[in-house]
Amino acid sequence: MTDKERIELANILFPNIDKTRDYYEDKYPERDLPEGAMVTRYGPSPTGFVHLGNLLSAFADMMYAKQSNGSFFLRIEDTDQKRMVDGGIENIVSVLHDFDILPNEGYSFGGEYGPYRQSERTEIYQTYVKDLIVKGLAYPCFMTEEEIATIKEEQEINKTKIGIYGVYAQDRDLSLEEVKEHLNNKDEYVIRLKSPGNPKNEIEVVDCIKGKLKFPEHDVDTILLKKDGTPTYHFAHAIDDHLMHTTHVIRGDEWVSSLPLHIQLFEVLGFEPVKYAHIAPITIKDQETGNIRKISKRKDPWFGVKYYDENGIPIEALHLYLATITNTNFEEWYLSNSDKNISDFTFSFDKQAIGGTSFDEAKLVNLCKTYFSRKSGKEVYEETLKWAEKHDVEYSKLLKDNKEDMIEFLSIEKDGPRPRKDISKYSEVKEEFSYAIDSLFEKENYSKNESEKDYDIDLVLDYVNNYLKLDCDNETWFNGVREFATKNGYAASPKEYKNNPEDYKGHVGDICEAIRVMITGRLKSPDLFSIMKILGKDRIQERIDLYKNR
RNA sequence: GGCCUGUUGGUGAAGUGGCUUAACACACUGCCCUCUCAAGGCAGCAUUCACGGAUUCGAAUUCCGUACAGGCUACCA
Repeated sequence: MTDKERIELANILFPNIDKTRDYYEDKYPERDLPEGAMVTRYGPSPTGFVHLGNLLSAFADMMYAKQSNGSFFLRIEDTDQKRMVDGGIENIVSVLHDFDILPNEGYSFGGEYGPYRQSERTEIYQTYVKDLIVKGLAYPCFMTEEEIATIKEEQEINKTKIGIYGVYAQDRDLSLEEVKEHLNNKDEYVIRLKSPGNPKNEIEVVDCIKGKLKFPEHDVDTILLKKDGTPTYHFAHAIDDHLMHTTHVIRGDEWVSSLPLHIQLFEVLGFEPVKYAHIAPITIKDQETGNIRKISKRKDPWFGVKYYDENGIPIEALHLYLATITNTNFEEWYLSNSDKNISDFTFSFDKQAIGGTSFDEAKLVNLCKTYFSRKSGKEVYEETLKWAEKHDVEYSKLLKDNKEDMIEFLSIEKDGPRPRKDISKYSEVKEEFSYAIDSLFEKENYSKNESEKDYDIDLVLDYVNNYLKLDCDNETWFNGVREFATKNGYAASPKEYKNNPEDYKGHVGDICEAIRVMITGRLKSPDLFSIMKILGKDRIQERIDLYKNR
């Protein structure tokens, strides 16, 4: 076809496209951002389903953009209406809010580079395709599904690469007359790229995470526009990320094999190439087969994002976990900087794992414990209350009624360099601190007491009534208990008792145990003295009564 | 079938030719501290980096082959 014929063809194919490339290039100018700023994007399809892997890449998008004073936007990739699920897009947006992974730009977040929904950008894609046709870099292809299927079969038998390329690209060089004839017959067509690649050439691509990657040059005449006029993912990616001035495409690993195509698309379109960072998928070792597999919705509760909310895993703790996956050196840094948080850390692509990352539940739990240990009693109280209001209304009322007490209990052994690490989820607070609220304690009482022993109530009463002092420090208090123990024939320390067990009835620890069981209903608890101090003498006596009448 | 990627303890992993008798963290086990627990301290937990070969004075690190795993090979993204 001559230049003139191609212009005619472009106008026949896209009579309604009256804008030019330049129009859009001017409309979406270079961003005014500081040197080194990264522009990233999260591009979900509208199925509405968000899983941990999606969250991980969105998290990375957000962190890299934030730390470089760039921009992170949300783009809805809804070029395929079949994937559309009712309420899907709203769900994506609300999940992003719930997980505090918020774009600063994009669909429902505003911004200058929209529309941020691909189904509203058809005109833009078609403008660029029209230009490609004028330049002879794309062409309408009228091949039917049957024809393509036949070719595929043949290729399978011949064990050659599958696809429409080279000799198989039958409509590559149709004359204008032939195209017109097809059009007159109302034959359906797609627009294909006239791929300039030669697979004998090797191209090298540098991935920010994976490093140097080598591929044969791409030579398949990939579909740019489907027969309904909407773009394929590949084409939309090239156009959008160019026009939206994305600097770094951070996406799942499954896209690396499309890299030669994407690079070629940018070249053909005359766009400045973007940088790619391909994230390894989150995997799990299957208990049954022992094989590594992707996390599955059905088998792994961790897959779905609802899990975290329902079980009371703090969002920030999940962020912590995502951060440890994102950069392998994050965890060590976080553990050795107890006064810092995620935003103080600088993420970098070369500290990102190349292979698949296996989901480690124990690690998440541990991270949660560390998270809680670094929060003050008041903070833990407030967050737990918020969670309970959503998931355990009854408990949330109790929390409100016992605010002061609760905060004090949650603050026990929180100061100092080694804060307690006993809670990993909001949902554990109720059980872990069941003795903190009188009404709860009265109800549950001693049902959870694992001890078979029958404690000497009179001895404890004697101690509480005649010896217990609460207006002193821990050491003074414990010396008092020791004294009391000695007076009653108990050893002052477990060691003494161990050396001469026949000389004593028991040791201080036994007395503490008796008190502990009576006032907390359990064998294990945080610092006894702190608990008694918060409870006060009257409530201690009430609980001993309760124990007596159990 | 073709193309691409990965493979270091129970787990996440550090490691980019000699400083590695393979870091660190989680888990587990034991001991210590201690009124219980949590925390903390100490110690143990891969004689070896999927396997085979090559290069080299020297390889977990480079190259080739094999196995295994994952991805792509759609008018899905």
